[in-house]
Amino acid sequence: MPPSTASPGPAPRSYAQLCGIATALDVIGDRWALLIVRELMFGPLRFGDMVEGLPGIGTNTLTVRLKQLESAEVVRRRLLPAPDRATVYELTAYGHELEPILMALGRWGTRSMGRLPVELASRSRWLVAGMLAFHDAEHRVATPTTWELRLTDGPFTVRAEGADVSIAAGPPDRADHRVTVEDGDLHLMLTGRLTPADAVATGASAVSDDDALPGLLTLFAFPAVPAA
Amino acid sequence: MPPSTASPGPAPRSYAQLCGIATALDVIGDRWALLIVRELMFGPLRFGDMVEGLPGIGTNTLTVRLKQLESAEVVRRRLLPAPDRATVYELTAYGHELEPILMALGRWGTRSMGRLPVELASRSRWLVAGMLAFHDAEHRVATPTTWELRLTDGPFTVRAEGADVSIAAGPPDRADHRVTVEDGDLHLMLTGRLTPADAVATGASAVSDDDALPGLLTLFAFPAVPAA
DNA sequence: CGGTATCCGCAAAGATACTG
DNA sequence: CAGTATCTTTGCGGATACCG
Repeated sequence: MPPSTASPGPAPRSYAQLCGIATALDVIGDRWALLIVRELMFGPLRFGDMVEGLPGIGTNTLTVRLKQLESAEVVRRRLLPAPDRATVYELTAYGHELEPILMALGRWGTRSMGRLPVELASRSRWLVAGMLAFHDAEHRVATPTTWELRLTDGPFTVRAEGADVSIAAGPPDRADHRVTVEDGDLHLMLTGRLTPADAVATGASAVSDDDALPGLLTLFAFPAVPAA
Repeated sequence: MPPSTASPGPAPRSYAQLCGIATALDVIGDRWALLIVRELMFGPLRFGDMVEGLPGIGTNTLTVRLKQLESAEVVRRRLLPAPDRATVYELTAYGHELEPILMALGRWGTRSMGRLPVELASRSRWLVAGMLAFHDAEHRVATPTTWELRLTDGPFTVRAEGADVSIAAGPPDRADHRVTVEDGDLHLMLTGRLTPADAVATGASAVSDDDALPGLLTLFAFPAVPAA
């Protein structure tokens, strides 16, 4: 038995390599860590919301991960101001810098989705992350446009300006268009397996105007889904 | 993306989420998996070389990971042809698509390297990965140029053409310049803490000609290292 | 040498009950 | 609601033994 290093507790497991990739994995390589970042991508969340968005995580594990990410300055814990007085978690600037990496990982992983087990959890936030990942950089809107997108788990704000698209959780202050649709039907439309016209005709989607849904869909270029 | 192997035994742990990011993490989220991809980035390796490049991994863990990555079509196992008859592991096309993600992760993680423990392992391949990650996209070479870069663990081939830089393990067939230097001294030069002139003057680096080292260094733009 | 298999010990993660 | 405490289970690292 080696001379017991009388330090406070065991050192957290590290690859201990002089390498940026290994260091990154020391920070966000543990199970659930990157999914926590994904959850926070569209805005601050409370502990309970995160449990909701990370099916299968134990509350103890979430507590530990949040502490680690906080001490690595990826996540910040903040107390909401006046009436709510709730505590929320949000990404720091450093944490936000993971977003393009997450989007690229999501595009890469999409091609392995055929292997997934049959029973899959689904959340509106994940679909929205996919939309950002497959946003069509070639497509430009003539004038800045805002959509209120009401999905299964709640409203999102989609804003297009030039070739840029941003999405945030919650409704916009003012929207040019509004679209209401279940996650699954939106996914069908994004992947070309359901036309906007059919979605509206069958009542799968409710829209504020006829341009709302086609205009929204043209912002994104999802890969074709191979026939099952 | 092969036909899902409906094998017996307990299903491997999966996030089971309808989300590209979670799916990606199902594939490359386990401990050591992305570092295996990093190791293979510069060419095929044998089992023993990988153990060498992944200090701390257990051989059993490496065996399991390689099998998982192989069945996910990230890594391919191949038998070397004629005289060697050794088996090597290499990235598939799908695996190679992780490289830009790895590079971005490496840049991101570099800023957390201050937190690392004192005793750090170091390998030439990791330094070379950092060079690729911080390759200066603004810099263009007038004519295609090849360097033989002899580092601590062996020779690498650096090739610049236009604004592109590629690096592979092993010596080039024909080199315009040759640089011999220990990893640590090259890192000092890349981060602006040692001048090429000093390195050559002190014998820390041996070069084929006076343009070799300056020309090589201008290809890369490492972030400044804050004074310790 | 290039793996694979097995056993052991520890640390991380899952499940769940409980508390401020 | 926001965690903490406790218990169980799984995964990983280390050593070693074995096989082509």
